Amino acid sequence: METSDAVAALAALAQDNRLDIFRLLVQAGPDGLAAGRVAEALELAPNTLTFHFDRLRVAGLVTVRRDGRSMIYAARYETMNGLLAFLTANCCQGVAAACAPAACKPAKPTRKKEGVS
Amino acid sequence: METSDAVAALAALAQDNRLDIFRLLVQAGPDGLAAGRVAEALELAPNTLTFHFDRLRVAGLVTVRRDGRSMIYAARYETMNGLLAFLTANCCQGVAAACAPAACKPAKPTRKKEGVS
DNA sequence: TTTATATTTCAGTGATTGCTGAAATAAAGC
DNA sequence: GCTTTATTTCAGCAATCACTGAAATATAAA
Repeated sequence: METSDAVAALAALAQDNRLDIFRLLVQAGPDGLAAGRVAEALELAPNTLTFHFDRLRVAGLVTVRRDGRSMIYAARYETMNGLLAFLTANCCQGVAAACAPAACKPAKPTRKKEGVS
Repeated sequence: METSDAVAALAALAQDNRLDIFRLLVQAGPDGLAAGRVAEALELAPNTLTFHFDRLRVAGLVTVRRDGRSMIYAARYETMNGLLAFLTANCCQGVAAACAPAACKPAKPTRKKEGVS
């Protein structure tokens, strides 16, 4: 991942509502969530939400697809993994071996282990 | 790490120059680097640098100490670890086991393995 | 004390951010 | 076609951002 991409992803996540949105989409899994569902879950105005979705999308953190009259947004785990790898590499220069690479995968609905605090 | 702290750290790193500054401090190790050294390395005006250092410091990503007439800034690995842990947890909800926690340690000058890409 | 060095503080500026309300667009149902 | 639902686009606004240049502060050297 390029530095500019990392900065874009960081900027996209560096806002309360957007971080909440992304977190919600991660929880929702690969199927994603309709914009309206996110709006009511986080109590955000639909146009405000569009604004934030757009930032996340441009940063490569979410994808969109239309389903009827709903727009379904889903988290792009790949980009999040790239960001984590970038930060890990840039934070552990010289002792890379000490930093286990963090992997980001969609939530498996069948797995019901401990909630991640 | 609280969500608000994570947002603060993300915002602090979500800027080209600040990310470069932090990266330089990480490379410099626990002893840190004088503000002037950072200024000449990144070709930034000293007052601009103070502005950015302040943001990093408020976000808990760097520490400062005075040495003579120099201000020595050093990376706070602990906060970076907290951020990585937060992001990993928030990106891997439900499959936490799949995400090895990333650790961030100061560079050991004696260790000279492969450069982290 | 005077001078030089290192950094910060202050005032000002154009650009960007996050939000609101109104209007526009898109798809579905009648 | 009209109406409803779902989302986006647009205009505008206060707040914040990243930067510059000038002045102030703090330490060290002469």
